[in-house]
Amino acid sequence: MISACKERRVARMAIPRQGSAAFPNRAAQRELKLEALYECAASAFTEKGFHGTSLDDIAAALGISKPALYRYVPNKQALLYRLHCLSLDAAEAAVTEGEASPADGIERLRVALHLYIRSLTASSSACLVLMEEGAMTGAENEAILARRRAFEGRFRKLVGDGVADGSIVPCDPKLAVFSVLGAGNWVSRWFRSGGACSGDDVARAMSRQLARGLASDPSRYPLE
Amino acid sequence: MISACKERRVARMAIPRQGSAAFPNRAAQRELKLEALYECAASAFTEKGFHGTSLDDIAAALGISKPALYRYVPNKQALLYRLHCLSLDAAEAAVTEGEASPADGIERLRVALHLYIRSLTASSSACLVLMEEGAMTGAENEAILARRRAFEGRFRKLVGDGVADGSIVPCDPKLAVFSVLGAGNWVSRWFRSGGACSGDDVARAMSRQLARGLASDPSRYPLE
DNA sequence: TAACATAGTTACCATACAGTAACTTCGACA
DNA sequence: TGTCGAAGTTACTGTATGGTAACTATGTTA
Repeated sequence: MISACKERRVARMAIPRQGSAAFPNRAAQRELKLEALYECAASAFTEKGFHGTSLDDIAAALGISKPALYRYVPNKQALLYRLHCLSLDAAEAAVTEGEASPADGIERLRVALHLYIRSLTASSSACLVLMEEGAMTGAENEAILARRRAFEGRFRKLVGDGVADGSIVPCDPKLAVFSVLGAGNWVSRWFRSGGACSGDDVARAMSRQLARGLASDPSRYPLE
Repeated sequence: MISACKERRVARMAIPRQGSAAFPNRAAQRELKLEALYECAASAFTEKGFHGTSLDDIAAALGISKPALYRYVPNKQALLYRLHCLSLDAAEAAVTEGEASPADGIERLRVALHLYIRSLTASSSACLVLMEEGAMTGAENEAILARRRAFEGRFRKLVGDGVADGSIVPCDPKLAVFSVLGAGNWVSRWFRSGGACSGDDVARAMSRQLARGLASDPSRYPLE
């Protein structure tokens, strides 16, 4: 029986059948269990590190035995890779939406940052950004690193745009982006849903504060 | 023979004797080797994670065999604990100096941040802040967590002081500190000495940018 | 130079863990 | 109800690794 990390049970029979029709909803069940597995693995990796987390740990948290995991994932490395991909999907979606925002550079940057930070608070799977990157090897590692570099490059471009249109004070885009993304990435280290602040509260406050640090006109971003 | 990580050799005979007197400088040699060991272990842990780094790895990097390590460190856990302590020593020294600065809140905060970031760029051992905290257990873990909490508390106090004296815009000190320290901590993830920016350059630029985000009068902190 | 402590070595043990093989249980459908 | 594939289990293997035992080499001091 496979069940979710926290409380949500995803047991064999516990999942409501799709409609009442006798239909092959096994695929849907499988999907739900996969999600539970990813969420569980991601939070374990984030908490104890990739090498510090055994497949037995993950299996136990899900309420199944280790070999059962291998019905969902080919091996531990591939699991990590998949999680990194999910994480990057969310990150890229955030920056894409920021880029599309009809505003000047600083505001597009702030929107991207806001959405990025919110995505980090939304799901353990999205937090893998800060996992030991060295845990991955070979071509998959290269692929992840390349995507992350591209992601950062798009943020740098937003900063460059802002400097060009005068909404951001002249600065080194590389350092500026390391700062704001670093602050954002760190969120996954301390944020726990259910605390005093919602993920959206955090994303709002932090993106404003960080934008303020770069804006030519900081008064656009009062903190309270 | 024990040697340093990068190039610096700290071999049995390679260390210049203290003066020419035939004196027991073994203690000094031991000290040097310990430093090399800490530096090496810290960078390995930072790069590959605590569990991802074997004692054989560290020993090989130092040019000795694994059992030789046990002449310097009682066990792997204790090594990690020691590194965390060194890291916190540097961090606390930074905030202490910031607090002592004769200026208003925002400037004291900026100074503390500057020194903190510079300490992170100065030594691998100082970068352990962001290591998997879950790798430590029991009382030692509690001790480290308590020190880190106290460290963050002192930064919050600096923010509170700044709000009180009007140099910092009203804000949630908790979030504000998570932001600036997060940005700072992230430095150890990407900074490599010998690159385009010196540690001091990075610390200067980032501390200004981050202070700017909180200052009531951001024009005090132009970025270039 | 003899003796001793320090630094280091090789060989080894016990355990943890990623991954596999072979078997069982369950649910969907004819 | 009988059959088949999917989901899951127990039992196992090989390797990596933290840590120890026993031994060797070396520099310092009496």
